[in-house]
Parts: sequence; C-alpha cells; structure tokens
Amino acid sequence: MKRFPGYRELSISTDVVVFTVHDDALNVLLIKRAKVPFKGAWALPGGFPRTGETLTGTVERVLREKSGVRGVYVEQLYTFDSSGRDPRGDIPSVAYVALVPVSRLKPRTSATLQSPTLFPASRPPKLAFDHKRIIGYALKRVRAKLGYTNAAYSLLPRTFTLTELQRVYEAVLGRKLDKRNFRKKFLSLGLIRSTGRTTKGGQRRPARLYAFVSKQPTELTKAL
Amino acid sequence: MKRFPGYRELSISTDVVVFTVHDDALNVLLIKRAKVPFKGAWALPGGFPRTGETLTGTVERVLREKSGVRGVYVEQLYTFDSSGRDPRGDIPSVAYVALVPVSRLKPRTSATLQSPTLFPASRPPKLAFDHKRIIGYALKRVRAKLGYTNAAYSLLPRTFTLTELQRVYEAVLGRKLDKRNFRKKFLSLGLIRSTGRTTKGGQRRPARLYAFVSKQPTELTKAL
DNA sequence: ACAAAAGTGTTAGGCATACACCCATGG
DNA sequence: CCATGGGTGTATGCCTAACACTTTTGT
Repeated sequence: MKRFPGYRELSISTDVVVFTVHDDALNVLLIKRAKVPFKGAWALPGGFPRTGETLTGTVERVLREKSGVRGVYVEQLYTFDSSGRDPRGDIPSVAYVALVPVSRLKPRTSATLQSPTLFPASRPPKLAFDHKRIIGYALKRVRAKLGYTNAAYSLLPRTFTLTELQRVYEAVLGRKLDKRNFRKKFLSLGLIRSTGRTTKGGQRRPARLYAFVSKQPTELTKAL
Repeated sequence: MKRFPGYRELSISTDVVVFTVHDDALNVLLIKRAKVPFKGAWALPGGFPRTGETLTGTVERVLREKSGVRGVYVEQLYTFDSSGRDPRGDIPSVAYVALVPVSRLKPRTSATLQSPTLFPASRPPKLAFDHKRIIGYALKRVRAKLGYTNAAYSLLPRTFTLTELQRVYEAVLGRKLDKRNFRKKFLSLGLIRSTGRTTKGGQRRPARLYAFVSKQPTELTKAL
C-alpha cells in the first residue's frame, strides 16, 4: 500500500457534504480534484487524517482549508466501505455533513482554494468516487433532522424572518409548506424568540426578526 | 505503530453490539477479553479488518467467530474516534448493531468461544474501552428504529404470537404498552400476517401465530 | 393607488390514548 | 370450576392539513 509522509496510512479517509441554502435551493459545495484518481472531476471536500489527528479534527481542517469555514454545524453521517468505491483499494471513508449559512461561504471563494463551487443538491454534476451516493444519503439525513431537531439554526444568519426560515425548510424538504401552519407550529415549539426588531429598507411591509433561543443541537419531543 | 501479520493496520477497528430479547428484557452479548489491553474485562465483540476484508466482512466474521451467529440483521451505528478511547492510540472504531432472536444464540455458547454472555442492556457490567457509551448509543438507535421500521422481525422467530411481539417492543422500549392499542396499530400496518396456525400444549387458550410479511428492512411511512 | 410580501383563525378528519370484560384451554 | 393468558371496541382529546383575506410599506 502506498504511503505519503505526514499521513497516517491510506487506510481511512473522510468526506464532508457541505450544505447551504442559496437562491431558495439546497446546495452542496464541491471542489475540482487536483490529483489522481478522478483528477479534474468534481468531488466532496475530504482528506486523510494526519498523524495524531482525530477524524473530527480532520474534518475541521478540511473545512478550513478547502471550504474556508470554521465553527459550523458538523455531524457524522456514515462510514462507507463498499469495495470498488476507490480505485486505490478498499479505503473506507467516514462521511460528515456540515450545515452552513450561505453568508459564511461567499467571501472565501478565492483562487487559491481548489475552486469550491455550489451545486443544487438534488442535481449534482458527475462526481468522483461514490460521492453521488453519499450526497443522497446526506440529503435524506438532513431532511429528517430538520423535522425533529433545531438544526435549521445552522443554515440561517443570527436573525431572520419567519419567511426566510420557511424558505430554508422548503429548500431542504423540496416542497412548499403552508405559511399559516408553519408559523403556528414553529412558534409553538419555543425554539425561536422575536428580537423586537424588524427588517428595513425593502419596498414592502417590514418583517419581524427572530433568533434561535439556543444554537446548540437540541432534539424535539414533538416533531415539526 | 504495532503490526500483526494478516491484519491491515491497527488504524481502524470494529465493534458489534449484539442485542437479543431474553426473559422479557433487552440483553447485550459481551465477551471476556483474552488479550491486553483490558485483558479479562467484559467487552463488545470486535476486531480488526484483515487484508482485503471490508468492514462489513469483518463484522460478519466477528459475529461468526465470537458469537456463533450468521445471517442476522446488522446495521452500522457510528464511528467512534474520541481520543483516549483506546490506550494503543487513536484508533477509530466503526460500531455496528446486530439484532438476533435469542434462539439463534443459545446453542453456540461453547467453551471454545471467548465465553459470550448476555447482560441486561440497561445495566451492563464494567466495560473495556468506551463500550459503555457505544451500548448507550446503540440502545437509543434500536429504540428509534423499532418505531419506524419492521426491524422487530430480526428479534423474533419465524412465527410468533402478538403477545410475544409486544413483549419484544416492551423489552426494547423499557416500558409497558397497552395490549389493545398495540394490536390494533400493528395489525393495521400490514407488516405481519396470520399463519392460520396457533400455539399448542400450554395450559391456556391457544394464541394465533403470526409471521412477518417481509424479512427485509422496510421503513414505515406512519410511525408505530 | 398599486405592487409586494407580512401577518393572521377556523374547521374537519385522523390518530393516539385511556380503559374493562369475556373467551378458550388444560388441569 | 378454576387459573391463565388470549382476544376484543369505544370515546375523547390532540395534532395535522386545508384554506383566503387584510395590513403595511415604498414608489
């Protein structure tokens, strides 16, 4: 088995599915691979753990180096080990999902990074390895999670309107929701509080701004 | 890093939480460790992948060699990589959950195996590594899974009475359920069918025997 | 005054829960 | 005939889903 200095072994890898809501659609961040295998193909950001680095540490480093974000919501998804997924051999990959407000991604799309680009999560381009499958798996997980946790906080700025919150849910779930029912139920959950402030400057009626009471992952007893 | 011939590297491990329902309680199968570290301590069955072996393959082998079962329900749980979990270094472990009818376990409790023994899942003995945490995590997963899949088929023999089915649910969930509501709902799901046969030989009224329509993992649209 | 999004209640149906008695069998 | 678990129905409250108009602002 091939070895690279500084890397532990080529025996386990990580991949990160970075989701964000942009233009009322759920997007996934992909990079162009700079090396073989699959050189030039779109792929999930990922990498091998360095010596002494935990998997979580590897993911944080990958997010920093390849996507330019830090301190975002990260959750382990699944460990993929199907034979044939990597031409270098049977290298299992521990996949993670990161949820990021789109505002956190934009400023870091610089030329020195491996061209991180957003694609619609439901129609990604042709992808390296088994990354298409991983994205499908991640999509399913995030859809479920929004239903029974407060994970939406990680896709929104600090304050937001109820319409923006609803757009996030609609983008992730891929379907329209009823405005009155959505507001009624969400407000009854007690996850968000009104900040007392409103939007300004639009050519329409100002909207109340809300904030999440807690930005820690929380499970709900009653589903959304 | 230490190497053993025939093993890939000591860079990833597997652990299996084998659950079964016995005496109306959810039990977990543990073995006494034969080697350091934690020699003599109770631990989850597990092991390192051999050369060319997938993680799933490793789990199947471990189940065969250490627990004497094959062809049972297995599901990946989580990959644990907290530093400090293994004194040999930061070795991530991919944990799996297996669900087994107790009848499949009994005959293989022979002296040549590393004394696999059942313990109540909610009160396991002192355990090696971070295995207590893994069992807690597995318990949570199985409780959830029973609510929205047909996974219970893997804990029961081919045919069973509704009371036996309810006992399985009660053992896993750790609480009593209402008999009439349980039967009404379960039968309405269409997961099981009456075999037309009944139990015999007890000193009480015979009970109808049921079988699962499908023994493939299936997700329900409506929760139990 | 108009365009654009914000904001707001009611009703009907389905689902979950609580609850108690008769039945069939073997000894 | 007795003991033991098997088997059955109804009523209530809650949550979900469907549905349309008025309000506020900037131009």
